[in-house]
Amino acid sequence: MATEQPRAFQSVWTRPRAGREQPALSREQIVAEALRLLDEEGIDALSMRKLGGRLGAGATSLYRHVANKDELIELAVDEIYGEIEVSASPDPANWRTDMTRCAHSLRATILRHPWLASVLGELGMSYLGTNWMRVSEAMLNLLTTARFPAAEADRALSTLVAYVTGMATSEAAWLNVLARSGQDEQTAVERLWPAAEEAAQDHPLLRESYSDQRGTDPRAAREEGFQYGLDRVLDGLETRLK
Amino acid sequence: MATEQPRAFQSVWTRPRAGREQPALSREQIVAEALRLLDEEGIDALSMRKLGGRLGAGATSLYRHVANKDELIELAVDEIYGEIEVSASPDPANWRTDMTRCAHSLRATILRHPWLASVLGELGMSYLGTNWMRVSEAMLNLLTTARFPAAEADRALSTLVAYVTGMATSEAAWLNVLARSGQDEQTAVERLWPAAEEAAQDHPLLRESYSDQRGTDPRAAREEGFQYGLDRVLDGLETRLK
DNA sequence: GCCAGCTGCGCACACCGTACGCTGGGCGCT
DNA sequence: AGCGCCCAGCGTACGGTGTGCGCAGCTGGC
Repeated sequence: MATEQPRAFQSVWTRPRAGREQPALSREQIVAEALRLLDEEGIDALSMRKLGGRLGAGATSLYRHVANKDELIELAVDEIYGEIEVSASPDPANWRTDMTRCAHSLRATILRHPWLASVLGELGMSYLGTNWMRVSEAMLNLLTTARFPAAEADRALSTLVAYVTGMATSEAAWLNVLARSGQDEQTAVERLWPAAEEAAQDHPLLRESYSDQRGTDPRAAREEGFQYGLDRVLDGLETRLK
Repeated sequence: MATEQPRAFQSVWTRPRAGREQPALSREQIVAEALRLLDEEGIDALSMRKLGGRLGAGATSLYRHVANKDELIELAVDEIYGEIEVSASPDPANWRTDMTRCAHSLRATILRHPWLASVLGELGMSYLGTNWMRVSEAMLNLLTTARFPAAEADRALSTLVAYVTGMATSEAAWLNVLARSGQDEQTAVERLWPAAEEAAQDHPLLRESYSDQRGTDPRAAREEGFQYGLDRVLDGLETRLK
């Protein structure tokens, strides 16, 4: 801090305090603040400078704790995976409801942090993150105790995960669009309507499907659509049981 | 090309030719070149300057034909969707094989252009692109002629699409990692092995699943895994038929 | 022959990720 | 007690990025 600006009246009050006034700067702190920034303003707003600023630090200070921006994001993502709940009920016969709850938890987590959608495709799944491994192991356990053929449990798992992430990703992308436009979901749908109708002009089935959904609560429709697909996937998996 | 340096000796030979020597610059041309660049070097390599350079034009010239980079990407994505084949066999009873072929075509398209994965999450699905609409309509047609309950066909469609994109996205992300590291898939897996094994130390089921896959051809395993999940999803959908 | 309109371009701005080398405080050793 | 090392944090700088703006020159219509 010894560098001198043309600052006029340097005094005890303007001069930075000696010593580390904050508990310094830690990887956990950085990731936590990054998450706050991401949740508030989305993926585009995350820059090393802004993040450093929020922590009362310079941009390049962060590099002492994190190799680069990509690694920071990887850490943030796995931190989020920590929010996913996988609870196994005592009776393995309840595997369907367990899996259902788990799938909803995964979806809800993604929708709570829609910026995830933008990075999942560049990251795969950061398969080796500790929190994700915890989730996979728990779900794998759920499936095997439900007497899923041992060699199949992992494939069943990735089937379900693919469905949930695929669905939630496209929902999250839509939420991102909403957030950027600042509109309410209901009114955004209404505004998109004419464009959609025109685009679907030569496609009778699509047009009918659209007009059937007109007026329904879009959020509820998303939820119901998710549940429908989830039920189908679980139906499909169930055929392999026993 | 016609671009001018700080020229010393202006002459007929250095002076830009009169008239448009190229068919100028069109949106189609721009999108086509963008696709070439994306396929060759991935999403990070796509910059307006580089793209302009490849077309013998300045970066900002592109903005005459495209509103901004995001719109350009949207166009590129829908262009890619044009590669998806949806063929309906004459007999509606074959809906499963039709859907299977279609799902494989979608997956193959994504894997042929792995940069798609990075972008799908920010785009949703660019639902209104003409090519995507063509694909949806065709698949919807396939499902309804297979006697799917009319109100359900669209939900069935999005279930299947969610599964396929979810699966293919995570595969594509892996392919992106591979491409960046320049390694062969087989050797990359082998190199990742120790890290994976250590990360899975406290997770017996994961560890077993890993070691079961050791030595198998990873590419074939991906294909088989995809087919497995696809069969399950179709099983699940089939329960709703009739 | 002239004029309008449009295309492409150069420049500029604000911002990005991050390599590098300095500084100054805290800690452990002598 | 004194010294020296280590290392967190910072300032600066470099080579990029997307894109707004206003100019120049060609082209087609009169």
